[in-house]
Amino acid sequence: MAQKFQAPKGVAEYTPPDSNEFLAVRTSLAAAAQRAGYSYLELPIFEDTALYVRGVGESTDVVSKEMYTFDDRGGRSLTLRPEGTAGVVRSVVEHNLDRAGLPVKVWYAGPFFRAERPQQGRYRQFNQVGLEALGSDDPALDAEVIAVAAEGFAALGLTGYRILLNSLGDTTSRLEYREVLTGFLQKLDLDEATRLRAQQNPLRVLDDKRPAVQSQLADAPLMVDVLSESARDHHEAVRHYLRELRIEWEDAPRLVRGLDYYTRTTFEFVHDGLGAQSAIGGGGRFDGLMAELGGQELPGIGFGLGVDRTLLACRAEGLEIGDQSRCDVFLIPVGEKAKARLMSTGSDLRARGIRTDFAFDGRSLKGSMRAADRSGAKLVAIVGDSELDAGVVNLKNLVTSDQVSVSTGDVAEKIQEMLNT
RNA sequence: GUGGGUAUAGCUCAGCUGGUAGAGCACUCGGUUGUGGUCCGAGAUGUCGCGGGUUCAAGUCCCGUUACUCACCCCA
Repeated sequence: MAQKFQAPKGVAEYTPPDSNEFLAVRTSLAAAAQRAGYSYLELPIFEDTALYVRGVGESTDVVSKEMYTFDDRGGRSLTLRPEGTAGVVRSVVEHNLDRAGLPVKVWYAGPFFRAERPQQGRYRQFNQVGLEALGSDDPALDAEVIAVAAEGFAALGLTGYRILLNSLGDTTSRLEYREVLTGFLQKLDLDEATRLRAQQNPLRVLDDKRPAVQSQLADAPLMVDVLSESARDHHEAVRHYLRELRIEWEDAPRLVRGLDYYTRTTFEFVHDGLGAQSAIGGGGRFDGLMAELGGQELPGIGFGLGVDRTLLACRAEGLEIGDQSRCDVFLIPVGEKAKARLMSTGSDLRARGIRTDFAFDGRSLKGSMRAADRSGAKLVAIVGDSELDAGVVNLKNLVTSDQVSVSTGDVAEKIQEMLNT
């Protein structure tokens, strides 16, 4: 026996029938973006490594230890994309998309890669649907972005999630806060790794789940207390619009995000049915990123929604999503002549957009009927010698078990009619 | 990178203190010479993750290893 292969460690892989659910989730999340006037952006799956080092931030865990980086044959350092925003901004700047009307609103979907130890809801290749809006400071846009994510989840029937909202402040208030927080953290009893993190990226220490760390953070200074006036006004306005949209959220003054580019509004959608990796989506503003990547100084906001985790959340809520049938009509020939006839019927049906499958291999009628049943088809078309002689096709409704004979010329029309009722 | 758990049929799992493998589901065929989903009958499928050790004998005990999985760090 030749060697069998396994998929690489930690990749999210979906096979039938689960793949239907996956598609349904991705489609639903993407549809929400499209309904809000975002245009599709098809992006490369690898980029110049330096793009992420500059854009996401050298000190972030994502860049410092989770990237799939390799040299191509020309000696260029490339990295499988670990997130979507840097690539979107790179593309917008490169193609001058910001020279048209602002804001630029785009969405994307596809796989992302991080070299982490896999666990439930955390994969080395995972899938996101994301969107970004560049070139607007309007707090109503922040609220819209959050609303679009909520609509995507709602369309799936998902209800058991919470929206966490925070402001990380603008560039100046963030620097100020960083100093205050660093001063506070220095006085704590922390292990060496955390102490190092407190120096490099103090905000993220707030995120630590370990009780030994959390207990010491009870009195930590909060960003909201040192927001600049404009950042505070912006944050208030976002909350105002969310109320207008009747979107419920929780203020989460400790919410920080692992990517350096976030400023002002940040949010996360968390679901409690998932285990430890509870974020099904998140995002926020990134006011400095466009300029950092060589573009004009435009603010931006966006989100990334985890398709894999959203699917887990749907399952946790017992939602039935996706079409479990793989075809509408199943064609069963009895005999060689009938086979040729039915194949062309199948072609007609497919041309009408009707999903059609066929009983191959000359199996018994009983076996073919079982295959039809499993396919999820609503209708079966049966043709044998007697039907050929009579110039008819037998159509059986698998749901009601009713069977009718229709003349060969009217089959496609009739099937379309029956499926529409 | 650190810690815990698991590994037996396609899937979910059973296998007591060691005696060379089983159930349910699924699959194929038949009961119905041309009609599915229910029912009944029959059949196929395993180097018991891999390597070594102890033993007359290992799915079972010991060691190693790999994979999977859950959790931490972090994030979608």
